[in-house]
Amino acid sequence: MRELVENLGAVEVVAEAGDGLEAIALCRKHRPDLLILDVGMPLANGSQVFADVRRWSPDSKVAVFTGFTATAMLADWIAAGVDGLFLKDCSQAELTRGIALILSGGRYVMEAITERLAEGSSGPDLTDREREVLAHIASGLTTKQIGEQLFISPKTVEKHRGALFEKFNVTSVAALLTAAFKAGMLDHLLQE
Amino acid sequence: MRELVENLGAVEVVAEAGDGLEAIALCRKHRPDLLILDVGMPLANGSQVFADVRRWSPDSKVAVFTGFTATAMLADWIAAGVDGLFLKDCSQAELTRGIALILSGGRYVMEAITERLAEGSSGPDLTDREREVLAHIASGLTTKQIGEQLFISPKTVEKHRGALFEKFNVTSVAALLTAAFKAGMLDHLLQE
DNA sequence: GAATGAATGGGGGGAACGCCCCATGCCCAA
DNA sequence: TTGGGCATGGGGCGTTCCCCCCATTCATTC
Repeated sequence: MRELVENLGAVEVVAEAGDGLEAIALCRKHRPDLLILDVGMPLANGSQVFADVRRWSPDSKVAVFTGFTATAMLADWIAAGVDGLFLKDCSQAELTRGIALILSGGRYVMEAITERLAEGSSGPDLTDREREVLAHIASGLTTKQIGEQLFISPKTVEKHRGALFEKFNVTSVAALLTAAFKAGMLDHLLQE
Repeated sequence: MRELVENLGAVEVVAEAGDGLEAIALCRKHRPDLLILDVGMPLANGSQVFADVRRWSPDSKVAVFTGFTATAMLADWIAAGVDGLFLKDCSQAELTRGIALILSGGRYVMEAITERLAEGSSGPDLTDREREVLAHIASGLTTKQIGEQLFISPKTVEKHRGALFEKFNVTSVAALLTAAFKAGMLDHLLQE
């Protein structure tokens, strides 16, 4: 992504952060016209960093780079109000066009993203907690272990898992995972 | 796929089968120069149909169309000795080129397939039975149900599942499925 | 204030899993 | 002949699942 940014031309890189917390701190200090947020870097807790950046540097535009292609996650970014949204395999040309539009006051969502969103998420709407539990299930943790990770009771994990079963119309973890992968809700796990 | 084939030009369609068994029968009758085998159609039991076609019409070239992108399955087709291998999203131009090469005595594997195989299968080698059990696990069946489907004991299903756990270095069905999806071994379930 | 959704957490129990042990037969290569 | 891989199948047992029942609090909306 660095190469893509460096090849933008009329853009001066004023700072580069190693993690999300550093990104927030550097934004407060420099108040850049544009923050390019790679949500794959450490401590870049999704829209939390974005919310903090919005608070401390409200005039900074924020363009998000993500590897996650799950439609639910992409829709969340747009709903959060980011100024730009790109996938990591974005072409130089499209990035250049998009950044120019963002800097001139507009918003730009990568074409592949709008297409994917237009196809619609084939998966059901999930609550934040359900999404979290699903991710942990997919990582292979037991209900007990998920409870420990999320600081909730295994009973609560069971309740969320049951809700996932209902929403996906399945009755087992195996069927749930297959349905979730099918719906593109776990695409981030398919990437390196 | 029919449209792709019809647009090939200098090719006469002598018969069209509705399933794998019919394809074998029609090959025996017509002994065509080329059979285009859509392994997605009914009773097209993978390389079994191919093996039968080879037996009954050895001079017929066989080009396989598949939606399955798992590298292990693609490698199996090539190892089986098919004359051509294409994915269902093959372009007209590439298909035309490939078929011409096949008819002139050569072999053609779609470029996207060779690229994918060059990347290497990130998954472990599985036996035929393991692959079958994995597919059934992914479809959400219980061990008992899988045994019923495959006409084997649930204990044997457990044994195969345990072997899958070892090969993927996991200890649960959830982790197994995620690893298998990641390795592209269940890609066929991600397609419509 | 009431209703609803989300998140939380408990008991209970039958079913299923996951892994240990035990074992056989077939096929093929050394 | 031996050994290994594959496929097969059993007992036993602790753990986990899955689903039923019960329940609370908080925030939001009407």
